[in-house]
Amino acid sequence: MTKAPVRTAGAAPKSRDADRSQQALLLAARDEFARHGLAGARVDRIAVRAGLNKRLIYYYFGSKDDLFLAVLEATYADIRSAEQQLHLTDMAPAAAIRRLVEFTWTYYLEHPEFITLLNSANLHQARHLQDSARIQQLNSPVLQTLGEILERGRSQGSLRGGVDPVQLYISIAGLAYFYLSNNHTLSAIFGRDLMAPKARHERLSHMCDLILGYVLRG
Amino acid sequence: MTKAPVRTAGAAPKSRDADRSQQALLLAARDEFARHGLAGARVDRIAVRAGLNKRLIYYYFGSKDDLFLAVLEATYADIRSAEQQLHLTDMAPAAAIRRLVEFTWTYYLEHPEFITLLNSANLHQARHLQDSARIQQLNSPVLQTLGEILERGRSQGSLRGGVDPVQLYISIAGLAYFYLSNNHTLSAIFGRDLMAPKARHERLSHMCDLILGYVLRG
DNA sequence: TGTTTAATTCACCATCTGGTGAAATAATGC
DNA sequence: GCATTATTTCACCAGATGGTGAATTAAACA
Repeated sequence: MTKAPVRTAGAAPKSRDADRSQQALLLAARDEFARHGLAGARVDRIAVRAGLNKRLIYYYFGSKDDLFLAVLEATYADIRSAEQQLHLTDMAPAAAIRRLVEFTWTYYLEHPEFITLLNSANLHQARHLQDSARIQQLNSPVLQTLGEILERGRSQGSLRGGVDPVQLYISIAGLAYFYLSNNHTLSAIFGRDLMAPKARHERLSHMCDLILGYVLRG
Repeated sequence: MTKAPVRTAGAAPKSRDADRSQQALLLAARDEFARHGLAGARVDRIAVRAGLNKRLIYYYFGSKDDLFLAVLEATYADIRSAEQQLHLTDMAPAAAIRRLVEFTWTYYLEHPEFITLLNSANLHQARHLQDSARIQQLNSPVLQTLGEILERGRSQGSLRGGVDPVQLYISIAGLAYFYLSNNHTLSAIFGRDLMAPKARHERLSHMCDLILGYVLRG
């Protein structure tokens, strides 16, 4: 009717922005990989969901595998960034550890894609990560913090000594991760909805009891 | 030279046995699914590895998905069977729980396929299990045993009260499972080989400390 | 405004993939 | 030994899949 564009009816001029496109692809890819795993993910679906041409995936990332690595790196960067806002150093040792347990639980709960992406990476023996220089740098800073907390607690007598920060970190992560990652099979086998609000609260409570009961000096 | 068979040189008469064929397919499928996940698994590879014709998969199991379910069922049956040989009821409460931790760790360690298969099942939200009547029956008998142990320990004063057997079971499993399932990413990030013999012993030791420190009456 | 460059679209493909109909062959029962 | 049935082989396919060369268009630059 009016001064319509020359191209096909309704099609906007479509501005160009490399960063925006890459980000859109990364986001769509994260979702697709999280939902279907690496092998189950479809490159075409990622492009469609990002609203972009499939060719751009290869233009920006190189291959499906490289895209997966980019997603992994971004995912790790996200959780590291969240961890750093915890300021555990400012807190009393026991409180800091409780806080870490709560954070871990909440983060996994709010980021289910984190879990499935890690599972995919591990299914492929993390071969994507070994090449990545970016990941090596992300060597969880929270780990050093945890070490300091344990040492501080030990020296002031509130926490037991001889606790390996790596083991403790893995335990805290594992207690939350396994429950959420295997929620479906566990719920099916126990005939009990583990994601019901009440069940979730009980889980967090149990995790705190377990971890604190261990680190606190008898 | 001598009385060779009529068919192509070197080919044996090839006896027929439905059970043997099914078992061979199941075994090859377990390996393939464990290695590559559900989507990454290749039906053709399964047939080749079983030394059988691909058509038999569809003849005996119906579809790739149905084969996956059959593998899952067999896998669960295996671990349940192993659990039942533990005889935890005969032991003192604390010893029984330690034994359960050790068993869980050792079983996952010796059956890495169990972990990746469960991960695949959960990626697909365990939709395979929901239909399966066979799985529902396998509702871990060890869970009831664990409940009895906890109650016995509580009444005789050696264990603390108020422990939910389901939470505890999930925690024990999670502590072992996560370490082994995510071994690759964890090792890469911590720059530390978590599968080295020493590291494995330390893990089991840590798990026992954690769980027993919790259940034992302070 | 014209030109160069970066971002995007388009058409296309070789290969793979789960799945199948029908024929062939071994075992089983008579 | 013959017929029936269960097991296995064979040839084949439609649709999907990751990936690519070349043309096109918008932005940046001169």
